[in-house]
Amino acid sequence: MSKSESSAAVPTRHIHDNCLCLHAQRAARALARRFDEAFRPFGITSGQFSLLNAMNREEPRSMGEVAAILAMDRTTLTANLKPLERQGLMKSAVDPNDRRSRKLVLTAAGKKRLRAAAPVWKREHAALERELAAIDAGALRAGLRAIA
Amino acid sequence: MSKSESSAAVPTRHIHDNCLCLHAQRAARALARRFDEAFRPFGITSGQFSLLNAMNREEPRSMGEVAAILAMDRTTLTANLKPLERQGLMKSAVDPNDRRSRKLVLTAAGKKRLRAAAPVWKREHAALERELAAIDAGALRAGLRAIA
DNA sequence: GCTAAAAGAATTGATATCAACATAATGGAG
DNA sequence: CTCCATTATGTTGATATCAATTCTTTTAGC
Repeated sequence: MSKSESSAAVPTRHIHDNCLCLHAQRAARALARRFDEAFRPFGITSGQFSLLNAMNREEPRSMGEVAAILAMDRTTLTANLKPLERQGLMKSAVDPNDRRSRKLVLTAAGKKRLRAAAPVWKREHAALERELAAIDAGALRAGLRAIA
Repeated sequence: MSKSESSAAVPTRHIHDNCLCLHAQRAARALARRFDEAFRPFGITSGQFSLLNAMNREEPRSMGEVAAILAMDRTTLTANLKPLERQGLMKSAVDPNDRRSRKLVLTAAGKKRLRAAAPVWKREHAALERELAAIDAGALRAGLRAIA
C-alpha cells in the first residue's frame, strides 16, 4: 500500500461532500452572518432576535422550556440572557409555584425592540427565500426540524 | 388598538415556525452536540474533525481557502487552529511563493487522529441517515449548500 | 415528617464566532 | 523605482456553545 493509498483510507472528499453536520454548520454560520448584519441597526444579533421572539408570550416560559425550543443547552441560554438583561430587554423571575424555576419575560423595551426588528426579519427572509427559489424551502425546514 | 393587538403586530409564531436562520441554528447545535459526543474519545470536536478533514490534502490549502470551504470567518479559523496546533495535529507555514499566505498541513499525528476518527464519523452518520429515513437527505444537503 | 433521588438553574473553563482594527506582503500605476 | 490600493493574515473584545460541577428546591418512598 503506497503512502497516498494509505492517506486515501480516509474518504476525505466523501466526508466533506456528505457530512450533514458540516453542511448544517456552514449554513448556520452563513445565515447568522447575514441576519446579524440585518439586525445590527437594532443592536441585536440573529440569535438574540430568535430568543426575544421565543420569550414574546402572554404565558412566560421557563428557562428549560426556552432552551428546549431553541435546541440549546440550558447553560448556553443562561449566558445568552445576560446581554439582553443588561440592555433591559428582558427579566427573569422565580416561579412562585416552583421556586427552582425561573420565568422569562420581555420588558416593554424588549417588546419594542422586537417590534422594530420584526419587519427587517420579514424583508430579509423574503429576500432569502427568493434566492432559494430553486430549493423547496418547506422540505428544507422539515429536514432541519427532524434533525433538531 | 389594544395592548395585546399591538403585541400581536409581531408574528411571533410565524417567525418561530418559518425562520430558516433559527431552524439552521437549532439543527447545527443538535448535530454538533451529537458528533461532539461521538468524537469525544478521540479528543476532538465535530468542528475540529471537519477542519482536520479539510486540511487532509496533498496540496496544502491556505487559510483563506479553508475558511471559504467551511463558510467560516477567517479570524474564526485562526482561533480554531490554535487547539489543533497545540495538540500537534497540524502546522502552518508561510507560503514561499506569497509570504502573506500560510499553508496549512496536517502532521503525522493529525493524519493518525483523522484516520482513527473517520470510522466513527461513518458509523454515526449512517445512524443519523437511518433516523432521517423519512427525509430526503440529498435535498437537505442541496438546500444547505445553496444557503452557504 | 425524613430522607434520598430528581429537577431546575448558575458557575467555571475551554472552544467557537465574528466585527473592528492592525500588520505585512504583493502588485500595479506612474 | 516609488507609492498606494489590494490581499492575506493576526489581534482584541464581545458574545455563543457546551461539559462538568455545584446549589437549591421539589418530589417520591418510607
